[in-house]
Amino acid sequence: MTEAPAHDRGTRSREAILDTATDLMSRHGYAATSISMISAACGLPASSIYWHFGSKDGIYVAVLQRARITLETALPSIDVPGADVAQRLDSFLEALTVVFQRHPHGTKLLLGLSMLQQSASAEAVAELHRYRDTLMAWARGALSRVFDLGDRPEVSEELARFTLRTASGTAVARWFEPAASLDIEPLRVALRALAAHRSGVPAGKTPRVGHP
Amino acid sequence: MTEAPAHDRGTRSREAILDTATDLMSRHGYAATSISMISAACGLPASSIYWHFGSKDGIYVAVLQRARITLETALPSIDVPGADVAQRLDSFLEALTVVFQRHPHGTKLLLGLSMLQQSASAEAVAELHRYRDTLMAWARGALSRVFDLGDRPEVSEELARFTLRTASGTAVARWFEPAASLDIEPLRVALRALAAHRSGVPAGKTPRVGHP
DNA sequence: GTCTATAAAGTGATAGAC
DNA sequence: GTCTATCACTTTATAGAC
Repeated sequence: MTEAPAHDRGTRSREAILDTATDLMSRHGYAATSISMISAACGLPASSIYWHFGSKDGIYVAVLQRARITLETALPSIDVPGADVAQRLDSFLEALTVVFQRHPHGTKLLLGLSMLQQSASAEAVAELHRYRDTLMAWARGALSRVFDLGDRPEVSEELARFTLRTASGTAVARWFEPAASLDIEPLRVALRALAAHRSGVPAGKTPRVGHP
Repeated sequence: MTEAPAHDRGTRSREAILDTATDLMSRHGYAATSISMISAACGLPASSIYWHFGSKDGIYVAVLQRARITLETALPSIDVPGADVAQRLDSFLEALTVVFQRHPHGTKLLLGLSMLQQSASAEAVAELHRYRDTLMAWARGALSRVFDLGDRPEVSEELARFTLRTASGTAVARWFEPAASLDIEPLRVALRALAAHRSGVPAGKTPRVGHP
């Protein structure tokens, strides 16, 4: 008898399928990734893939789910270290850079979601939202600590939304310049200015300039 | 004889095909949009589509090309009106909002580019870049006027890049909240802060805080 | 330029032996 | 759990009449 532990071989196959599916789908998108492509790339026959995941949609859901769980466990603490705002902001931005660089699957998968409009199953859409909610919650919590916004949840929300949109925009930019990095510096300046702006201005009030 | 002018009927068909292809591809993405879908939606048989565009890729290129030309002619003047910075910035942001709302095809098409990695033809990639370059050039020029940056092209470049990434990020956010708007206010604050930051700091120098 | 008809290959998915 | 073999369907693309 082999020394192989209780782990079934099936579990390993499952992971292997998920690995290649994650890779292919994040590179080509959901629609452009076929079962036969996955089968050829991971060595297992198509029927095994169906045995594990039931359908192409099932693979997509499983891929998203695993990506989200991986992200969750890898996400740095919300309690960003640092004595003053500048230091904590730096910690946050560094953490964000790490997340952005080490979990490109997530951002790319979120973009390979051309399927959302019609072909997406309810499960896939739900999983997609869960992934994004995870990121939002982390950014919101961390930014609340950075700028000490415990009493101003709307401001944390706004800063987090802004941060995530910048990150998404950078992910898009990568299609054109694959080397595009997160551009920490403008984001730092922007976040500080936004936080200061919202601190000096009563919540809800928005000073407009010019136009009626 | 009919009053119909020299315009061939073929030209109209061509436009009709492009219309529906633009709609379908921006909603479902390139890969998920089939010739038969386009054929069914626009009424013309598949062979007519091939007669006009030669291949599926050819349709995509033509769609992108037309979208870019439409954008170019619709793009407001780079010479943003306004006496002071605040007014000109407001003009720019309003123009940006209009572009963003009235040309969603473009932003969505840029995102339906899952095809870039492998299946994309050189022509399609080139056209995609041209579309983006058009937007960047406009934003760069306009922001240069807004903040009077004639002598600091790197700053205009940075501001434009930041603006476009924010806009792209918002386009992504629309998958989750279809009602998501461009969030002019944070962008305004961020751009002013960035411009001020770059004016006060010598070009190239970047003050870092904290970490070594 | 537009149509019908069809070729050739690929797709998602399943049956059943092992 | 994994394999071979296959079904029913859709895909891109073309041929040729009109």
